[in-house]
Amino acid sequence: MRIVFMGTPDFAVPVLEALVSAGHQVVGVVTQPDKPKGRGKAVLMTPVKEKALELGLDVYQPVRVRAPEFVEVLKDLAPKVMVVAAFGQILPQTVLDIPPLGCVNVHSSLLPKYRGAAPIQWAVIDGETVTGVTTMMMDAGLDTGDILEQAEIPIAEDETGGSLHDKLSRLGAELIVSTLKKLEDGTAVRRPQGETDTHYAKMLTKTMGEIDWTMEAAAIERLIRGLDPWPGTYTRWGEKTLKIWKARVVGEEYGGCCGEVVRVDKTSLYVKTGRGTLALLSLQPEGKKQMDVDAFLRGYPVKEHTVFGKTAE
RNA sequence: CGCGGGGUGGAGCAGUCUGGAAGCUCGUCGGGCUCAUAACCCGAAGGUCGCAAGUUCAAAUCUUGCCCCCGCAA
Repeated sequence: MRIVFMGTPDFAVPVLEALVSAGHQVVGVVTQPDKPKGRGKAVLMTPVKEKALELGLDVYQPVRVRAPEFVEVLKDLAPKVMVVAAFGQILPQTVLDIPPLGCVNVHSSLLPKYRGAAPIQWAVIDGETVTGVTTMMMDAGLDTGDILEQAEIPIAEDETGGSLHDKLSRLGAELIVSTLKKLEDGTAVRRPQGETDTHYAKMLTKTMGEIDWTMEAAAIERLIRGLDPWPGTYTRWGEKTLKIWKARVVGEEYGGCCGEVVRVDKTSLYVKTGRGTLALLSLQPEGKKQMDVDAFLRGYPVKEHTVFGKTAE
């Protein structure tokens, strides 16, 4: 089929690849404009653009897809269907109406749960045991269209936002191929989402990674995994910021205040939380690489009763 | 030219300002002690101090250029 693909970050790359290797004719790839990113100020291509160029596909980077000039461009491409995966711009009705078979979105949750920008990470943070991907017919709402197909995947005990992202990305790539086949055959079945059991997964921000030590240990541990690798969790350590990459919930309760190091052994720093104790296992001081706590302790001999968080001097 | 931290035996750090014998906490190897041990004691190996050039009697340390890693910000 003639397809226009819209996507931007890493998540969308396997989906694009799957379309091509399934033999579809990808007549255009739409992605966000290049922006200065990274440490210097280098202008970087989006992951989708990089892959599209590698595959020899035509790339379009409109500042606004809704701009009349660009809508005309899309019409001229005459796609039978449009596939959208983590594109980053809202599609207006004028665009949704272009392809005769409509616009299909690949979304990384089991809709109607976790509509919105960061469904993968929130599923981990909330402690869900199962999540998945959904293909749906797009409408003017935010992730509200009719469901076409879904695929589930269990969330592992040690799942991180990153590991789940990769799994769902691959799963989504498989699912979209299946869904397109059904659309083409006319065997696709649309199922309304309904409005019960909906959650919105709000966008991740850097600040939500600051650990609130009054929360219970298990919730902090999930936050650490959910925000790994981005934006990461951190706490105040004196004047410095200390990123926390890996931790384990410990049953014992200790005296002291929340955020206080209540025990230190060779491989762990035990920190008191609102409920339970969190054993920190992997840390990263400012300007340094991530390291296991035993390595950290050799260079930074943190003593008991050190307090992490805002109350630190 | 966005701001900033850093590259020192296998790991994590100190030493750099105020040039002058390579240090600390571990790890590794050998030996000892012990019922035993991730504990303790004794001993050993292991480093072109990111790369290059310069200044100097002498550079990890000062100067210049380059490479690489990371935090913030986007």
